[in-house]
Amino acid sequence: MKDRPTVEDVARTAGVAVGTVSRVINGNASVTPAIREKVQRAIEDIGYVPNAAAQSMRRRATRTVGVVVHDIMIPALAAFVKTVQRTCQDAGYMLLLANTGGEIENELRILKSFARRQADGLIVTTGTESNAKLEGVLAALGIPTVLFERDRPERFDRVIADHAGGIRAAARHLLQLGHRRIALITGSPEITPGRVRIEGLREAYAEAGVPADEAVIRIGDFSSTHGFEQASFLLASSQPPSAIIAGGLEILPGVVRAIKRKGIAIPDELSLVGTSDTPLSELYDPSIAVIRWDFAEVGRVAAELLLSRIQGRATNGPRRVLIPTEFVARASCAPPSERPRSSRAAHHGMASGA
Amino acid sequence: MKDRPTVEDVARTAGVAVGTVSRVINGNASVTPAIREKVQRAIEDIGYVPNAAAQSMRRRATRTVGVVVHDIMIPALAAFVKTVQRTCQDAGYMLLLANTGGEIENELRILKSFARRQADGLIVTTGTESNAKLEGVLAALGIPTVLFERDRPERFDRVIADHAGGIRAAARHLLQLGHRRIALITGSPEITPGRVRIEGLREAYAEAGVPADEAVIRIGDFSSTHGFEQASFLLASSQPPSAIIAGGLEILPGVVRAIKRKGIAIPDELSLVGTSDTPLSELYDPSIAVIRWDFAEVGRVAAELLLSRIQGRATNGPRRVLIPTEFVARASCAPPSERPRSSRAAHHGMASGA
DNA sequence: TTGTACGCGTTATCAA
DNA sequence: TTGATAACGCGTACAA
Repeated sequence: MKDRPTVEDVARTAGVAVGTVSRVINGNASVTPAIREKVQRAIEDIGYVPNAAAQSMRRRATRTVGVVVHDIMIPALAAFVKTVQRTCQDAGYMLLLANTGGEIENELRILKSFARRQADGLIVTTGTESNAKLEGVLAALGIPTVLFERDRPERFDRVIADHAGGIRAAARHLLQLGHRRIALITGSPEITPGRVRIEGLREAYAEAGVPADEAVIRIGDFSSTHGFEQASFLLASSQPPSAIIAGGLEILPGVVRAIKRKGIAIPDELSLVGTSDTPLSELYDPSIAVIRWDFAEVGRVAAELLLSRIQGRATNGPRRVLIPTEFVARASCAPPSERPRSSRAAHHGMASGA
Repeated sequence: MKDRPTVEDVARTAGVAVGTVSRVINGNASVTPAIREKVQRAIEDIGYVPNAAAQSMRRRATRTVGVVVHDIMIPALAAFVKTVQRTCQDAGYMLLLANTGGEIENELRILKSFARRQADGLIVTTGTESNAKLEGVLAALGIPTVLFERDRPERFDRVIADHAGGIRAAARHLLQLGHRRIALITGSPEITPGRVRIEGLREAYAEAGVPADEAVIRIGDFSSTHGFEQASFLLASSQPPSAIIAGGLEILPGVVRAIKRKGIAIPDELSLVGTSDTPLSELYDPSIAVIRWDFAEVGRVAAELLLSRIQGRATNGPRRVLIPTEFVARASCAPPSERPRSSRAAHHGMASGA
């Protein structure tokens, strides 16, 4: 950082006082057109650029928004961040970005670091919804915060996709096709998206008057690895499901990997539903049915909620926005085959059979 | 931003002078252990957090790095940003992130905004390598800058993946399989990755003593749309290539879409090579050969180059780091079929035939 | 080793 | 409308 010109330099060049320069820059107070022009020319001439740090100190606001996600590499989160950034930029705010990798300690460190940097607002997907310390830190920051895909702490604004509705629609479709053993691989029920997905599945079963098969609801985390392991387990079991719903953004790649390894045919031997529409789900052969929603919209809404708080446009209680989801039926879903594929399972050994 | 406690508050509570508090915080100067502890307790008690804006002003450094990419949704760029962020965080720096969407105007605006915010360093993928205005702005900022996937302006440090080498390896493989008409779909040759890919292909032809078929080198931009359009065009032509190399991060999805639509069999009727390993390339059936490199490494190197400049560890001339690429042969590549698939083309009409 | 005081660049208040 | 000046919160040179 070399010595940039300051308001004082501008003032000297323009032959006015620093206060006047400031007034020209911020354009609010009244300045004689002639003087204004003189100042503006001086600014151009010496290449003056306001120092944001000094402005922040005086204004007690940084025009900065901190965004915390677990993994920017997940397409849905990347899309989210992208729209948040765009919306914030349009409002004159910059984005501070950090990945937590899902580690709670890292998350705490990042939140504190955002506080130190005086971020005017925060958009956060916490790693858990039941950590007192995290909740305490979040509250103590005293910074307007919007939760993304999290429903607690309830004192904050939050925006969540309607995963329950999505799973309901997917399960309805599968039940109508004749499936009675629909596996759901998802993350922890202690986090909203995991919990409501399970609820959605149960509701669909109840609606159809079919008893839910809880044994094929496989919870863990939202990783591709979990998807792979659970799908492998399910497909090797003595009573494999006739359909699998990958209930998490990264679950599908893992499930597909397991399916390929076992050499199972979709949809003949197994129906498959993913979460979030990606090149994989669209272009896979057969194309894979998905539960999807408008990633960009989620980001826009989250940013708007936050900006309205920061700018004092919203002062009422916490708001909760549910983003609609849509089930897209595709070739990966078909009626279950008459005969279970036990003969094929024998090919790969029956180690995990009952 | 409510009234946070300041060094003065800490000093009063601890019964020392503000200077002492500052010394404790920064831990460099010598402070009596007893006093240090007293201050630290006071900090804990009143929940003091340093004000980064004030610190920046004094230190004349913000501990902030600005990152500019065209689209964070592209997996390779997301991975890049992720590692850059992690590396910077470990060094005590935060990330300011912005998407340009490839628009040069937007890019200029963002760069100026980073300058105003006094970013200590910049990592940038410019939208073009031949824009005088952009080049001027970049130079005028006077901020340490690392170029990512760009080779100009040469005055900056830069880190680039060895796309030429990747294409050479891929083309060699295809030539050995017997292909003589290898299409390359890529972006503008005015941007390094586009230019060197074309060069790499020509080199491979030269090596093999086979005349290059320039007609099937299709340049444009690096978008999925371009991939789709060019693949559609090539596959509908009277002399279609027997292999396609998707020379850009987002080209492959578009090419696959075109191939699926035409109902062309891979690798029987067409061999295919992608750029960057994604779930699509790995899990597609057949799995798709790719040119790949260590995304994380690229980010780490770029961040290290930048940090070494910022911290004054590097003062010599601009450095250029070439990240090795690797060609991963997969089922999508096979010897070309004996008979051209003209009969099949008839199915879809021969509108664009010669 | 510790305390004091100035200045970083800006905005806002108060007189003129 | 314009100018002078006092903060904003912190780091550091200098004095003690």
